Amino acid sequence: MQALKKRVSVKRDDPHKAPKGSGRRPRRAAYHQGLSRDTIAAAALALIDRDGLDALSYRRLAEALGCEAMSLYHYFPSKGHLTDAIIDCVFGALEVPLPGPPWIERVRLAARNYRAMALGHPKLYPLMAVHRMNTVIGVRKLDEIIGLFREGGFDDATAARLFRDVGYYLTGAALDETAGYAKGPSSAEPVSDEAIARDCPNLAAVAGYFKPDSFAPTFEQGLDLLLEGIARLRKKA
Amino acid sequence: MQALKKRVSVKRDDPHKAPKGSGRRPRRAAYHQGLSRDTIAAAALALIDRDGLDALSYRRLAEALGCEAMSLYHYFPSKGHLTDAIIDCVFGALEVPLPGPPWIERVRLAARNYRAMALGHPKLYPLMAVHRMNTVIGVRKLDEIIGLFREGGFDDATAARLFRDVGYYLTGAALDETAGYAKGPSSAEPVSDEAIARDCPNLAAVAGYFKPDSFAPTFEQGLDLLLEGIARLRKKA
DNA sequence: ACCTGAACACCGTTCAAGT
DNA sequence: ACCTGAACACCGTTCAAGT
Repeated sequence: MQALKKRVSVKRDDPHKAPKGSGRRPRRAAYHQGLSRDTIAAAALALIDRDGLDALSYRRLAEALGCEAMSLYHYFPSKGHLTDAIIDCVFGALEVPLPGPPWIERVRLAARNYRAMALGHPKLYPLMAVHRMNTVIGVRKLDEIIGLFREGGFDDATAARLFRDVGYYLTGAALDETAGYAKGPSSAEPVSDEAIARDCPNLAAVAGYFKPDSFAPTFEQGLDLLLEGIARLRKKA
Repeated sequence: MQALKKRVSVKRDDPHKAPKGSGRRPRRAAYHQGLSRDTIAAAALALIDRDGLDALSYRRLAEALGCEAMSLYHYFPSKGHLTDAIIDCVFGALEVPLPGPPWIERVRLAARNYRAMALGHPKLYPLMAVHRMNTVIGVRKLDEIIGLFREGGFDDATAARLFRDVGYYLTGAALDETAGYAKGPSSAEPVSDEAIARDCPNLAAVAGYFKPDSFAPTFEQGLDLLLEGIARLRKKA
């Protein structure tokens, strides 16, 4: 994933080499204060949203925050800790519908909320998709979603499987819409449209249905298939 | 993704500093020959399969091949080109069932083949999942799969959507089985089992169904839901 | 407790030079 | 045509030191 972006060698000037005061000896930037886990994680998320996953480094994040890179280690002792916090921010805000509406509609709404969450942070999502939720906030959100499935009236084994099956669909859909075909070529040497027209008749025939305005109907069709199947399972149980 | 692995600082000795001949001036390693795109890509895949995605670097790959890192640039002018070739190796080998069996069973078989492909290279798959297929081999394989869906007798719009919907499910399932919950903690500070038992009653209740021996039934249940829905759509059309 | 600078072991990639 | 070494601009992270 990190491999596909070209390195640009802009020589960013060292802020300590010739500080704006330009006194005799290099004056230091003001001793920074007022960092916190929340502000750092929020700045990191904003950096990803704007410049993409590869732009997130301790050095660049520190620059955005006006502190030194090493200061961040006091709050996040490794990049893994920071990643966890960023994802907590986004995943923790996912709304799981409370009891009230018909059960199957609650699942449908939860699915749509998940999709909206991913589309709200398209550059972050590919990291979320391969990330395992194992923070306090993460497992509690998972617990909430599993609870929704258990309220469907299945035995636990079926509820557990349905939770995962719907999750599979949502993960794949969100990944496709954020990192997939519509995002432009990620290959180093993309195949030309002419070559596709010549060698890939099926792909050429349906290419029109792979554009962004087909995303929502594609998502809804698959969700319908799953939810209808689940509703039928429910009646049998 | 690359962030979560600890850097170990083993000091690997420079092979050119004190060559085994140990003559007066540093004798060079034999001028290497016989590299090719195929052997390099195969070695890269083997390296990933054994040591994981993070282990793939031009320097380490060159070490495995007995050449210098820079030699590889002659065959793959960037890591993106190499990544494309590795994924072509695996995705290009996916078998899409030919006409013969009932159509819905061909789709089922293709789905199982896809899962088997992912499980055959579990450490590579998370990269495949976020990778866009845009090589000649990649788009031809996609064309083949889209062809299968078009043979189902739907209008093109529906066939295109079903192709994607099934793909969503397969991507999510394969990702979960290769990078997901069962892989052990990826979080920097994983939540303890006691904390889960205390705070996450739903998760605790179904945790037994998230173990590896539940993967296959979970996969088959979701696949059944989708395929039954698709079969019903077909009758209506 | 919180922040900093220098240093280390890695990366991908460029370039000029060897065979 | 194919292979190499040195160099550059990045990384994440450690450490000893500052406030």
